[in-house]
Amino acid sequence: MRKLARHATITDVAALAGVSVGTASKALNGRGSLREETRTRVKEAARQLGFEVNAGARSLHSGRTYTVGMITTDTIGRFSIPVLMGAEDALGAGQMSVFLCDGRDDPIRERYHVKTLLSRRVDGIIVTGRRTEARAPIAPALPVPVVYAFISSTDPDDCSVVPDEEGGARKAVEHLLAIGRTRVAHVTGPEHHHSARVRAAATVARLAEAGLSLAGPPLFGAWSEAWGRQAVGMLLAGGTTFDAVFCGSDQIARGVADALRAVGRRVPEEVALVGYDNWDVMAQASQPPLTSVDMNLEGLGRTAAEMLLAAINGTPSPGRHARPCHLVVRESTTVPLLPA
Amino acid sequence: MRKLARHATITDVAALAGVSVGTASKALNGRGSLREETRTRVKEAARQLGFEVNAGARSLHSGRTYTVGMITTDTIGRFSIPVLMGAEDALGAGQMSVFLCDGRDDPIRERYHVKTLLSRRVDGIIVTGRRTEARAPIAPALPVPVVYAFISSTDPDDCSVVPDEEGGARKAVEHLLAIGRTRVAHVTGPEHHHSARVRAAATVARLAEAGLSLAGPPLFGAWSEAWGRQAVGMLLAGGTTFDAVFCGSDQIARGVADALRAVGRRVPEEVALVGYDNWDVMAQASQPPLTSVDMNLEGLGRTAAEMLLAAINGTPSPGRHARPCHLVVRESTTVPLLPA
DNA sequence: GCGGGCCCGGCAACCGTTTTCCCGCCTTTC
DNA sequence: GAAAGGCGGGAAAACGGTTGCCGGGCCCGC
Repeated sequence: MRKLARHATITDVAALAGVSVGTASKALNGRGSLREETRTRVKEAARQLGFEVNAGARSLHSGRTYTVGMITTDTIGRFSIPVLMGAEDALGAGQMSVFLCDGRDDPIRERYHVKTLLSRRVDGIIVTGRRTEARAPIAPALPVPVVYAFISSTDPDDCSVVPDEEGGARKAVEHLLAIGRTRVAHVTGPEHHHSARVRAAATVARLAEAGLSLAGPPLFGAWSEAWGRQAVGMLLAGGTTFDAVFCGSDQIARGVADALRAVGRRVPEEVALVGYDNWDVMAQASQPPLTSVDMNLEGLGRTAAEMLLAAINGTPSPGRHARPCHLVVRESTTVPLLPA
Repeated sequence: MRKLARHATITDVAALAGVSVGTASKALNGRGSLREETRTRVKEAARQLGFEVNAGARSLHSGRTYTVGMITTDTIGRFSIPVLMGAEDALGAGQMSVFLCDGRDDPIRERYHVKTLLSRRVDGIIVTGRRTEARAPIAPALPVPVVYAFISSTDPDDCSVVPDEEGGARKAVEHLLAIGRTRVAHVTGPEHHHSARVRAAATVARLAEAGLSLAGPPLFGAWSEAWGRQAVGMLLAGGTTFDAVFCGSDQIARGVADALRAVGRRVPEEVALVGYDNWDVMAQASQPPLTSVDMNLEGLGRTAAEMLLAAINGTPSPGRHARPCHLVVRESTTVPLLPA
């Protein structure tokens, strides 16, 4: 790829077209009153020189950069990516570009990124991360709007867009009840993890509303397949009878599926299985493929971006906005109509 | 989070400190000759007003934005993320910010992103993507340097940083040979996929150098666990004898592991298993955990970023730069010293 | 006492673009 | 034929910051 000498400026364009800079600007932006012939002449000159307007110089005048910052509090991971993509998509439609900043769970790094973004005069900031637990605001006061996506801020005046994890868990339980299961066990992540607690509590609550109780206490462990396998051993050893397991993640559910198969308990016939996250590579590769709760992270990112755009344009949406999860049903809870 | 009224300008700072703008600028940037007292007075004023220099205005003068664009040709995925993170890390150390652009496999979108980035006067562009296959340059000529990471450009004058996939496959085979295996089968992705072809060819070549040939023809299929499981069926049905399977991806390897276990073939005692990608959630959750080829994508991103920085500073590194892969050994090829 | 030099800081140009204001010329109308 | 109005386009200020140049005041030395 040859390298072009340098960026053409509007002065170059004006000179080539034989007009003043002001006129060139008007011609390119459809402003002022100019002869059509002049406009096309200027545009042709711009095309010829490969002119791209200097966005920085422009925003100096307009006060807007059409740029937003996106900070992931922890490292960029499985949860932040869909959020990121949704946001990038929604923002791109509004001609906005995204600065990506990786916080790496380091408050120093995070502050540095905030400073940098402000220096670059972003029009707004989106903060996202791996955990849904509320966190302290990234800064006490900022000259630009901030939206928290997936994670939420402890300041109730901040705008946070989060998945309705409780609702997701309820939908999972309702699905299990609908297919006739009554002895539901729950295997999930570490108890100190916000999501694990919320989902477990909602599971217990929804069962209680149906006059049922959980098959054994919720099993808190790790977000891993290994824990899922291990938990099955605990359930069996403990003598718990169960006809369904609702898991706090797809990885756990997959571990449960493998362990159940290993001991000859058939899924879904004997034990129905529901995961959480709807992480395609896990849910679909599992044997059988997993019914799972989808938090619609991409939609979350999109919504967050839209709210940020609205806030930038003067109509903020303060508060915590919970978005519904939905259930994706696969073979781990349904016998296929035409068994292979 | 309260919203600050507006950004302070250097004029505000100068006024508060009782000096001229020029002096304020010098004080903040350590330029010119000023009394120490004046410097601290200006800095204090800046701190008090929460002043952050307007990077756009500054670059108007310096000609540099300390900003680079990162374009993922396809959607942001498992391969582009580590590359992205490595690059972000290396660039962040150089005080540069990253514009993230998602190409979504759409040439129109891609051209739009290139235009936008040029308009924003990025100092350089990094292009990455999901496939290692060489692709056409993103633009015939650009005023800023471009580095391709993971993917490569068909133009030999472009700078591309790619994993040495052939070397990676060779290391895998050498490891299998070192642990005494001689009947190696190869199960990989679709034949039209560049990586699948390269890895398969290298596998065959390295075995040939040892006077061996592949156990059966390479099995081309999909990059999925299901295909791995299916391939085991084909191997067994075909009567191929094998004491090792080298797979084109960890997902395939995991499918192979599951299928082998299902038919009672022990891994690694009877069949050693090696994957590719070293995708932690797959490699570690597999039973047994997978020995796998790591392409060091984060390092790739870092290298690409460093080369881009060098190119921006005037010393480009044209050509295709292959970076070594390394093998991560786990239980799928080694019997643990202390069997559990 | 006066001149020279040095230290400190102000002035102004410039980066690239937008936008307002204004002017000149052409057309139209009486 | 002259005045008015409108159309087309130029000049310049402004956005926020950097930097080269210059000048004022003070100190020191002769």
